[in-house]
Amino acid sequence: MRPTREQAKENRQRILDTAARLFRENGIHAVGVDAVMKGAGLTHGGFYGHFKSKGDLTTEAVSHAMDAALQSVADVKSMEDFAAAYLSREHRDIAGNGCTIATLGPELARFPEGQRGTVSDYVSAQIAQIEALQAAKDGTTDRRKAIADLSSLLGALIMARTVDDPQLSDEILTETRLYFATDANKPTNS
Amino acid sequence: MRPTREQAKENRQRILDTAARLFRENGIHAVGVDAVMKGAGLTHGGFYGHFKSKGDLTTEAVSHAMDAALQSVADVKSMEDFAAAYLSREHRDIAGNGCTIATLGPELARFPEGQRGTVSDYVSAQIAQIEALQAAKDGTTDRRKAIADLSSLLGALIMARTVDDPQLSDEILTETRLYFATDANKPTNS
DNA sequence: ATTATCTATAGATCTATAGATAATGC
DNA sequence: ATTATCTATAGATCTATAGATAATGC
Repeated sequence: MRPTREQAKENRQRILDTAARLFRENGIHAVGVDAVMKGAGLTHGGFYGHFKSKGDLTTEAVSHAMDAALQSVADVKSMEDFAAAYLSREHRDIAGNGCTIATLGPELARFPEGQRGTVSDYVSAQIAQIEALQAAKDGTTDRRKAIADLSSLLGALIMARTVDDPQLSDEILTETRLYFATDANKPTNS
Repeated sequence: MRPTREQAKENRQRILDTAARLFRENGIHAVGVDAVMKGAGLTHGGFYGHFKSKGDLTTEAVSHAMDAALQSVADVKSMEDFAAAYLSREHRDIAGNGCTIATLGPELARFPEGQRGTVSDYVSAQIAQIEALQAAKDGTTDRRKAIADLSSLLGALIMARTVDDPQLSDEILTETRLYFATDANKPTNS
C-alpha cells in the first residue's frame, strides 16, 4: 500500500494540481483539505505528510497555478490575440484553469504579504509580455499603456463573470475585445 | 430590554451596514453570522429574527454596499477625477467602504444567478455614469470605451491590492491614473 | 527500519433552531 | 398579547494530530 518515492512525488504534484483547480473554481476558503485530498484520490489525513498546513499548500498552489497560466499564453503573437483568448467565453466560463488574479485576487489580497506566492512576479511577467508584444509590433514600448491594458483585460473578465445578466456579460467581453482590435490600428501615443 | 419597532428597524439597518463592511473587508465566506451580529452590538441568535438565512443577508448587504458606493461617486465631474478617486491609495487600503466588485466580485461570481443582489444594475449604472462624463466633456458618448475604461479601473485596483510588492502596487495605481489623464487630452476615436 | 498513507478523533468554528425573557403596543 | 432579543445547544464542517498499517529501500 505504501507508494514508491517517485509515486509519492507524483501524489504531491497531484495535490497541487487539484488544489490549484479547486481553489480557482470555488475560492480558497470554500475548499477544505478534505476536498483537495479527495480530488487527488487520497484520504485527508495523509495531507500533512506533504504540507505543513493549508496555508502552506495555498501559497504553493497559487504559485503553481500562475506558472501554468504564464506558460499557456507564452506563444501569443499579438495584443489582439491576447485579448481574444483572455476575454473568450471559454475563459469566463471555465475558471479552474484560468487567470489566478481574476479568480483569487481579492481573496489573496487579504493574505499577509509573503503568503501570496509569486503574485508580484506573475503580474510583472504579464506586463513584460505585453511590452514585448508592443515591441514586436512597432519597435517601441509603452509600459504605462501595458499596465492600463492588462488592467482592462482583468477588470473586464471579472465584471463579465460577476454580472447577473448574460447579455451584459457578453457585451463586456465583446466590446472590450473590440476596443483592443480598434486600438491596435491607432498610432501609439508615446 | 425589548427595543421599540423603530429601534428594531435601526438594528436591522446596522446589521446590513456591518455586514456590508465586514464582507468587503474579509470576504463573505470568512465572516460568520456571529461576527456580523457582534459588530452590530447584538447577539448572534437574534439574527434570524431579521433575516431568513446568511444567504438572504448576503444578497441584501451586497446590494446595500453597491447603493452606497454609487452615491459616493454621484458628484464626480470628470473621468480624471473618477480615476483619481477610484485609484487612490485610500481606496486601495480601505476596502470595507469601497467598490463591491473589487472586493467581492470573484466570490459573488460563484453565487447562483439571482443571489448576487443588484450587481448588474450596479455595473450598468457605472457604465452610464462614464458615458455621462464623456457627454459632458465633448457632447459625444462611446459606450465601448466606457466599458474598457471601467474595466481598466477595476482591474488596476484589484492588481494593486493583490500584488505583494508595495512599489509595484503604487506603480499600477499611478500609471493607470496617468493613462487616464493623458488619454483625456486625446481626441475621441468614435 | 523508514515512511507514505489511512483510520479515528480532538478541538474549533459555523449555520440554524428552540425556548426563555422582558419590554412594547394594542 | 405580541415580538425583538438573548441563552443554550444541535448538527455540520473544518483544520490538525495521533497512532496504526504495510510496502519500500537501505
